[in-house]
Amino acid sequence: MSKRKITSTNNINREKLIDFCGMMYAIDLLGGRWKLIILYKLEKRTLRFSELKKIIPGITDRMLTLHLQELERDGLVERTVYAEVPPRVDYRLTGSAQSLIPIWQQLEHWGVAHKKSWETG
Amino acid sequence: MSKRKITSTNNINREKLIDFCGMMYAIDLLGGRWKLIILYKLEKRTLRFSELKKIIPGITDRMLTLHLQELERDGLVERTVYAEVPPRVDYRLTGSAQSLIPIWQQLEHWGVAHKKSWETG
DNA sequence: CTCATTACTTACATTTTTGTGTGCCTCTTA
DNA sequence: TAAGAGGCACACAAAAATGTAAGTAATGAG
Repeated sequence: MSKRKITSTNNINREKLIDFCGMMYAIDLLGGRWKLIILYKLEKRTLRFSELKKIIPGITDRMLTLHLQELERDGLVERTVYAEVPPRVDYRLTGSAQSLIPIWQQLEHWGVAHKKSWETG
Repeated sequence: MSKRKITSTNNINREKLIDFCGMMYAIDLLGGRWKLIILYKLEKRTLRFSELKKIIPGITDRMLTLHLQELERDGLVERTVYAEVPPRVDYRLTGSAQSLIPIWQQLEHWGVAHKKSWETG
């Protein structure tokens, strides 16, 4: 995450696909290991960093930080910093991310159904 | 692709998320660099390997092979081999993949809209 | 004065994905 | 006799994502 060599074939391919294809753009924003879970946890309410950490089992500080930064950069979450000590920062979905909610719900539904039918043959 | 160390933390996290979360399962199936474009190209009709290669700019033999293999393994495409020389193989969407079509169309729609609104501020 | 708290950052290591180049097989056509 | 077509496989290289461990700042509690 976060270190991309802009001249690599890999990155050039990525950009071309993102460019001509809204799907790929969307998947690119949502495809990180923890991104959808973060968004999903924020679906109901604003949460602070430490709350997200608690309710997402297995995530580390670094991964949470990186993914939140990208989500913010990409316009999916909003970050609010309070001038307190110790620091307090909270995160909420943007309007754009909220309009994604029905889509990821369908994805969830499809995923569960596909997995079940696939596992049972 | 295709070589995973099953004892790595990375893979353990992946499996946990996939397991309890249909969204993550879905994203895991669709997240490869070329997967959604392949599926998208197959939306209208069956295509053979060489046709896919022609209409997906920039993809290499190896990437096309790998992604098609995974899509087949995951129940999203069906492969048919004809006993001819030179060989002929074609690919089509499974029923399960077809039920995904409306979802990726929404994703496409959201992606285009989000990109536009994000780029123009 | 020491320690805990919170939201990070930094350097580094490991794992995973993607890309490059070559080779193979069986027949057909030139 | 040679070249080509189609759909791969293989070994290797590079890039990207993820994980680990440690450290930082400001302040208030004890």
